[in-house]
Amino acid sequence: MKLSKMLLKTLRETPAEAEITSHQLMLRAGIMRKLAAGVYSFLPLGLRSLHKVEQIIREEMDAAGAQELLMSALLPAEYYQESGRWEVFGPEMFRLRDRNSRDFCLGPTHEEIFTQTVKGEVSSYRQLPLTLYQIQTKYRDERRPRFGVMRSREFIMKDAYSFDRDEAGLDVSYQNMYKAYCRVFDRLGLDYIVVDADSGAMGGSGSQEFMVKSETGEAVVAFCPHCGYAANDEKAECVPEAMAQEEPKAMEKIYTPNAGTIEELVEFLGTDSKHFAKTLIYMAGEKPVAVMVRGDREVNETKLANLLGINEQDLAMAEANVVTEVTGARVGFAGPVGLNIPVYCDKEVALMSNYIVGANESDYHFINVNAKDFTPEVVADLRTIEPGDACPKCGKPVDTTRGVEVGHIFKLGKKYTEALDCTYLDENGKAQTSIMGCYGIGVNRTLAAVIEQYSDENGIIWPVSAAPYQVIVVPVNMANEEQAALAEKIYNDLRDQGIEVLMDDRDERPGVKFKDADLIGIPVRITVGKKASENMVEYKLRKSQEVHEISADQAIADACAWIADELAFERKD
RNA sequence: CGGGGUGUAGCGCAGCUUGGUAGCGCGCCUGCUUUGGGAGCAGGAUGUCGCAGGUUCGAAUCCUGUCACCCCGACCA
Repeated sequence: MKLSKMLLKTLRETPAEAEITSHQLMLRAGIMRKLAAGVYSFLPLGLRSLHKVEQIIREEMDAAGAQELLMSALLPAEYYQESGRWEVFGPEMFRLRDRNSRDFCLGPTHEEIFTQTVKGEVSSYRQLPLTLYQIQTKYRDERRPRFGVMRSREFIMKDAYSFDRDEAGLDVSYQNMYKAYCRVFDRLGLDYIVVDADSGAMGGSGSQEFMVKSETGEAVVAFCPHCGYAANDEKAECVPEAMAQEEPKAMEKIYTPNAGTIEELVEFLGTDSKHFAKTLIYMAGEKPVAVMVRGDREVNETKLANLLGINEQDLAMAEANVVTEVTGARVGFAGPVGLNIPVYCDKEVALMSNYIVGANESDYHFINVNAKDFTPEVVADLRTIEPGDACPKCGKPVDTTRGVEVGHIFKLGKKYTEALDCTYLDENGKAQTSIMGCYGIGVNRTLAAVIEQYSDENGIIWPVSAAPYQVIVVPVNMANEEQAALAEKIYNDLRDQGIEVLMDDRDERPGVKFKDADLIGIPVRITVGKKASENMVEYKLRKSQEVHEISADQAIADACAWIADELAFERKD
């Protein structure tokens, strides 16, 4: 491709709307443009990279024995009504009606539709196990689209669904997809970790997320450098910190004027926040509940929602007026003693002795509170893990990092197959419900994650596997006939060897060409300059500072060899 | 949805406080010069000042409403 003909406009300045590196560079490098909040068009350069990612996914899915198909994004409501998710998705689902007033949606994810399809096509145990996938556009009317394509309302997802006879079969299918996912992200050169995750609204028994490490990631993951344990912080199990057991003293009410926050109490009483148990009032749907964690800890709303058996959307901190109504005190003085709503108590609190809680009376707290002073509804793990906490597996301190969730795999079990009555006949001619797994990769998000991990102050540094073009040939001065001719020859020779090559044949100054080549991140640059008459060129890798002056033929040979080497990927299993 | 902020040329911004009919840099077009890290000179095009009302002789500027976008929190690939 000749740059003079390509629809590509690079931006010298960073658009004000872009906050994170990948978003800025995707706009600056002419990869995509915004149409509306969370809605983007991919331009020619960006589409090539997007196709590269899709192709890697496709190859690995096919290698894992999954079969590709393609479903509509426009879906009739009935299947989602049958599974109950027509309601569960709420405003996040794009809904529309056809001319006959039939309800449709733009598919946010396709469990129901795949289940329905398999129900229609599979009738015998002989056809199982079966894994199907598609690479298709999904629609979710996100509350807050963010960070460009990291969280958008329209996005491309590779979604796969496995159908097995039993749990043992599901385990095999699941592990198979797990390995395929590792290969996909390995081939893209991503630094990622696989973490245990909450299975959330999707339902099912177990799930894991593939997290690309990045400061801009929206998720926090805890990991143990010693034993390898890793989990989303929504899920990560917390081990209560060992605290000295004191002889229980008698509970006593003390006057703590205007000390309604932990900070104020620490200041007022001159003691450590670890000696407090804070009591927070939540609304579980319509019902108020109290949650206790140690003063320096955070409540984990995912764990709380799971314990209460409700959807996380239906859980919220109570409004001030509700708190006053429930506790009889201003916000900041809630406590478990004498409270007439259920108290959900974190495990760690149960191990504390002689601690401080709100007295359910404005400006008063109780000190020397102990387990005997109130009766919790449930004692459970309800807090969020923090760096330095003990690893639930090995007990050594864990660390936390931020990550971008690029993939998520679930063991769904019978949730959808049961709801939609998806069965097969076993050897005895008896109908059995099939067991399902589902597996997603956010394609555009993965592309953004690659940029997030591969860039410098000059622009993108594409790994060869995702690069829109592998080589860029830059004649320094197109008006110089020798340079133009040699550049053209190199361009043609590389193309003949099957290399994806871009030539910057624009009548621009060299500085502009170098800046653009760096910005769009082409892995190999071959510069044709003053020594064109001697058949000498400059060979430079985008990721390196080194420039080699070599013959044109050598440059072609080096480029071909290096690219082949970069793309080589060994299957280990 | 709650909290904060911004809408002025393709991009980045000034102008608004104190109303007088729109400007800067980059980009774009033409010509000449230039050609190894975002060139120089000369000339040129581009704006319903987000939208709708209102106040006023007069509104980008003041008032009201509305829409869009961005950031922070609750959701997910």
